[in-house]
Amino acid sequence: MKISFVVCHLGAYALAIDKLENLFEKFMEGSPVFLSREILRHDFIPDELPHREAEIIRFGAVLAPSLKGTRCSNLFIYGKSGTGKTAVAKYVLDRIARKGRTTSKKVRVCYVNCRKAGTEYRTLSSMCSAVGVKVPFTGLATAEVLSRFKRGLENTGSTFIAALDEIDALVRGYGDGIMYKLTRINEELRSSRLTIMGISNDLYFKDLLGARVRSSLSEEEMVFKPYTAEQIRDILSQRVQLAFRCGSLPEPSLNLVAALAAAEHGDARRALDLLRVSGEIAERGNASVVYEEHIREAQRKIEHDRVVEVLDTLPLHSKILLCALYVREGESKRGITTGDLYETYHGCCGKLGVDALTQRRVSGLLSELDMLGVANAKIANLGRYGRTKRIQVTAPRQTLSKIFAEDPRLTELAASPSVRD
DNA sequence: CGTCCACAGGAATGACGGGCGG
DNA sequence: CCGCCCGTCATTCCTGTGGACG
Repeated sequence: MKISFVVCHLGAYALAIDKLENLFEKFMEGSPVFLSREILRHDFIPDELPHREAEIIRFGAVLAPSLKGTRCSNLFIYGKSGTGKTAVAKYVLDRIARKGRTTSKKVRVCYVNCRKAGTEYRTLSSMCSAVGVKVPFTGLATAEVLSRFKRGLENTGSTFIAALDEIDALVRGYGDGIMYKLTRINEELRSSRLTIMGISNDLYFKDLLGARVRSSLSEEEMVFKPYTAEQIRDILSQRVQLAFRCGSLPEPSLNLVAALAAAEHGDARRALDLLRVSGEIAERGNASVVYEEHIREAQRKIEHDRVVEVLDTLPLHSKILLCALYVREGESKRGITTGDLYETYHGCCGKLGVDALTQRRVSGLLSELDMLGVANAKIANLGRYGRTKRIQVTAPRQTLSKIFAEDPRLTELAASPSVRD
């Protein structure tokens, strides 16, 4: 009995392993489309960054004094997303840190994405870990973390360059308090130096800063312009040569990707994503060449995945709100108003047996959805009939209905055509 | 031309869970 | 273990506002 049981199981395993074996074999043979997928990831930094040579040189010139142990100017970089700010910053930081290792003057660098870090506290704590100071992930006063950072930095005795990416997100939420403290930190350091490199997507970010912070933070300034379709094409073609098999991405397909990306404000990151996903879709369809249909399909998939990812992390009430919006949307071409939406949302909460949040809070959640690009809310003045927002869904309806269908709590709500009052 | 709608969105405040130093 | 401080989420109260209506 026992033996046959085992044999039987082994048989099942053997089968599974065979299938896996096939999969691995296929994988080892290599993809019919890609040479290396890694190269298309947007966090991959190539040896050359086309159309950013001038910026790299300028960057280097500003930061070079750090190699001699002198403080260099703080640096500020603006530019929309996908204009190569992050890539250039990381590239130069990496190069300067490597150069620093060959000299007596150590240069330490650190890169923090403030939006991902989320709070002042976590931003500072990643700066701490870059100077070898461990801090608990919560519990301390922010000022305490700052002073530990200061102490840690002083102990290293080196020049420190901190790149704070998406710094606008931080200042918007917490004010320029720590920025002020960070810019003043050099006055208290004896053996070390701190240089701050701020990176922002928002061109009007400076307005958020107080005058003192503004002037010391942007001793040097740089603006990254969006890439043109031509430039995106160059960037893509450089990566295509490294990442794709010869001939698997023909000229017209490359041009289409570049054109689609250029239409999206010259965002190179999106272009690379599109390229990679197109290749994957072609590959899955057992094609060895990427054609237009694959690219169009990829565009849909990217949008779908983005929405799924965003919604996944959303709290329950945001989902209910979106669900309510989904149900009511289309009633009027120009979108429904806040009051109507709240009413529906309230009804939905009732059906679910959940306490509804206040209108104020819902308004906040709505702006969140707007910022995430799932919904769109525009202020509309109806004169006599008050001031409100016109709200529409921007995510593909198909994607939303699929997501709602997966969540048992929301299925019923989304299915019923009218959930008024 | 002033009113007044129906909200927007800022500020203050509180409840809660979690880590710290003592 | 306690008191303290933190970040997060939510509520309450509030002031601000563009323009159709009377």
